[in-house]
Amino acid sequence: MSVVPIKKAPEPTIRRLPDYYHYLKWMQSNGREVVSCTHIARDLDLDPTQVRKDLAVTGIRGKPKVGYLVTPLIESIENFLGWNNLTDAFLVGAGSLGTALLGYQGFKQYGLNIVAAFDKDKRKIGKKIHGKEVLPLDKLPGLAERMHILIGVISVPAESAQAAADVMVEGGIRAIWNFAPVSLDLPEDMVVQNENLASSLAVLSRQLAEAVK
Amino acid sequence: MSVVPIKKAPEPTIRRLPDYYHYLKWMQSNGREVVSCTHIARDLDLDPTQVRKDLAVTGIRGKPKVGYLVTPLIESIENFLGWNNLTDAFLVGAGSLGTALLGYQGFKQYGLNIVAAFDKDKRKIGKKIHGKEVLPLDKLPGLAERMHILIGVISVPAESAQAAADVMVEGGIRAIWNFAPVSLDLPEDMVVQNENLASSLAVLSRQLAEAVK
DNA sequence: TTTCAATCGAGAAATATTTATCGATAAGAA
DNA sequence: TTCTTATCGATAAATATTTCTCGATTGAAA
Ligand SMILES: NC(=O)c1ccc[n+]([C@@H]2O[C@H](COP(=O)([O-])OP(=O)(O)OC[C@H]3O[C@@H](n4cnc5c(N)ncnc54)[C@H](O)[C@@H]3O)[C@@H](O)[C@H]2O)c1
Ligand SMILES: NC(=O)c1ccc[n+]([C@@H]2O[C@H](COP(=O)([O-])OP(=O)(O)OC[C@H]3O[C@@H](n4cnc5c(N)ncnc54)[C@H](O)[C@@H]3O)[C@@H](O)[C@H]2O)c1
Repeated sequence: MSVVPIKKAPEPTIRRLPDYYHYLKWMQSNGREVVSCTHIARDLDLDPTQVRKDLAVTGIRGKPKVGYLVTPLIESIENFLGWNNLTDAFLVGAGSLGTALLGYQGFKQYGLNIVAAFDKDKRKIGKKIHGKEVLPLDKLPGLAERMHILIGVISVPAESAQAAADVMVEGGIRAIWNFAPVSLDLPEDMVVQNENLASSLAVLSRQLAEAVK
Repeated sequence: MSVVPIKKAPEPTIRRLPDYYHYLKWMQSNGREVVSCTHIARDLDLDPTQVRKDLAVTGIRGKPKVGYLVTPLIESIENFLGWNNLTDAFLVGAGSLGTALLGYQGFKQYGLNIVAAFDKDKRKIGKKIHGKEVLPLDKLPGLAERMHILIGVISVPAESAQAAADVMVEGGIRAIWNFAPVSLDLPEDMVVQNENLASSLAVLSRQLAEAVK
């Protein structure tokens, strides 16, 4: 009965969507108006049927013999992922990685707008990093609530991650993007994504071991 | 016929292995000597059977009623992932993200040792970042060959990523960890992992959209 | 207008992955 | 010693995901 039908899509599909999105943006900037699954699949090294199924979850429909219209397809993906309007976010841990994340312009494209950073280091508090203020952690809950912040990014050392998460929960944050290599203990209704660099590295290491064996 | 039997393991399993690894290291540092799948599963919020199957791919065997010995289990995972000895790597793109990666001590734990960085920016070349030299890109192939570097990390802007990859291939590098949001066109026998932050963010965005709908 | 080739969409088949079941084993209690 | 319980390992069942097949549609060429 909702206006935007929330179809549940396989997670692997959702993970591939950004690849299509980048590809399509690039096609668009090249003046391309239509594109078929066959071509996308060839360029992205995927199965054409899979591309078709993946795109279908966003609700788009293609035309036989031609394919999909690039611009509506981009919009369809943006809409599906909620990337059509910016969501403000807070970051905790303005260290090495945190600084890189604060400065990354690319997130805007994905609907993510990190508006402020929080840290416990007195030397960092009050400073600005890439134009964003660094505030003391205890200010987070109040501000998050007041500003209706929904997303929190954690880039503190592993041992402080749970504490950072707790503060976020306190501030009414609903989704956490966690860069620390620990699994967080959170209320049922919280959304979490662990950005686990070690996972990718594990796959890489393993494949390399197999390749050079 | 190989000495180390290369069983092919499901990729999801390999991706979970680092989580067990961290968890076990932590258990170890707490003086824990044995641990069962049941406990691991509870703490990591997984299915006990899955934990058992995952650990089994590394070749370890547990004891009924007790579980697994922590230290041998850690070694078994390290061995399986090739994390028991350091592999040297080169990084291309000493920018914002590259700097964070160069300074990250955690990679050592995963058997990865970034020994030098390469960039095209004259102002960066010759400098040291976190104790690692920044060299001109055209030095990469020769050095990589001479030092038998097998792993390359790409942290240049998307439009330069393919060029960086090509140079790595030229230098005999066999595995690429790519942080740029593009899919690289590489020879068959190259190993690649795209560290796609956008993928995680997509899942997060989507789940958040569903959670607050 | 008719034919042809490219492509879509839907459903079926094949694979991969996760979850459940069950007998065997070991440690500790009775 | 015997009983009980937690756990393992193997196999089976269930579920999820990818890949295949095929009829329908469309635009362009004959
Ligand atoms: N640097 C990388 O390339 C990299 C790569 C993968 C994962 N990570 C993970 O990201 C996290 C951060 O890594 P980093 O290299 O940026 O570390 P870092 O030490 O450079 O930065 C950590 C920051 O968190 C702050 N901090 C510590 N405890 C805090 C607390 N309780 N509340 C608020 N702020 C606190 C510190 O003051 C510091 O500014 C770590 O968990 C690390 O494992 C980093
Ligand atoms: N910063 C982040 O948090 C972040 C997050 C996700 C993904 N990324 C991706 O990582 C990559 C790097 O991001 P960044 O923020 O560090 O960018 P950056 O601009 O800070 O750094 C890029 C570096 O690459 C160098 N470079 C450019 N072209 C080169 C070439 N052809 N050869 C050698 N060096 C070259 C530049 O001199 C610069 O030092 C980008 O592809 C970006 O999309 C970054």
